[in-house]
Amino acid sequence: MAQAYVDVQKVKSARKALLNPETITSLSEIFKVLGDPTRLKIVLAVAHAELCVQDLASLLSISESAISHQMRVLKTLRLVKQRRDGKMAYYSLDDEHIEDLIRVATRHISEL
Amino acid sequence: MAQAYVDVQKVKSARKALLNPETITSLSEIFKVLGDPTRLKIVLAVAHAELCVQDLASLLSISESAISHQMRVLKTLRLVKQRRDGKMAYYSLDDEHIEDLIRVATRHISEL
DNA sequence: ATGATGATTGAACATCTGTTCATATATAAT
DNA sequence: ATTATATATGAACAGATGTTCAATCATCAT
Repeated sequence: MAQAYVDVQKVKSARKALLNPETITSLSEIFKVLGDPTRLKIVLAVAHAELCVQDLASLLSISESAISHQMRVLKTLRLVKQRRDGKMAYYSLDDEHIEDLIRVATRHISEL
Repeated sequence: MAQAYVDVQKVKSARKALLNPETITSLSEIFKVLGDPTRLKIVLAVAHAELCVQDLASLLSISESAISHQMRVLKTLRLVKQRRDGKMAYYSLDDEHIEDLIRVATRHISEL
């Protein structure tokens, strides 16, 4: 059972150190979106070149539908932007910070 | 259907820009682990102070069992380290990069 | 207008995830 | 030895997630 505190002071100060709920939510959303290998690959790909749905599907070997579903997620989170050209939809990165984020994370895993 | 390429060259060069599979896996694992609000809060808390399971449970208002399960995940990914002191298990951050990662991400969301 | 093509959407599905509950392990105190 | 306490583990469950398939929408070419 034990719904008690071992060290009340530490918990109190840790609680203050915790970011506010909205920030926590936004942060975990960003991390979560990059936490799926498919989406991470998409982000890396469109960071390198503006690509259409078909080519992303070919590149990642999944259906165009799956790509489209994921692009909606990425667009909602404002990680990518869309350019329309006739029938085609071209996607590219809409965020410089994301590359920093990936860079920092890459440095992290290379030091294990 | 259309299992074809629109722009073969672009796909080819995008494929090269893609990191190798192991890196992709490791990266998405790191992001995924921070992509859950509970784990993110745990990481923020133990980055601030060394805490035991009970106090983490109190802080986040979930069961000690749930904390314990998550600590195992975080320990496996080497994000936190454990110190034993009698019956107690004290956890603290085992990675400086993680704080950088959260910092960069925080900057990102503050600019929306 | 008709057909073809690229993209999107919705439903369905299997799989994964995070939590709780019950139980087990480990240490400490009596 | 027994009891109490802190943590860990395993099973079970509900809810979320990522994909495919089928259908739809939008644009282009004939």
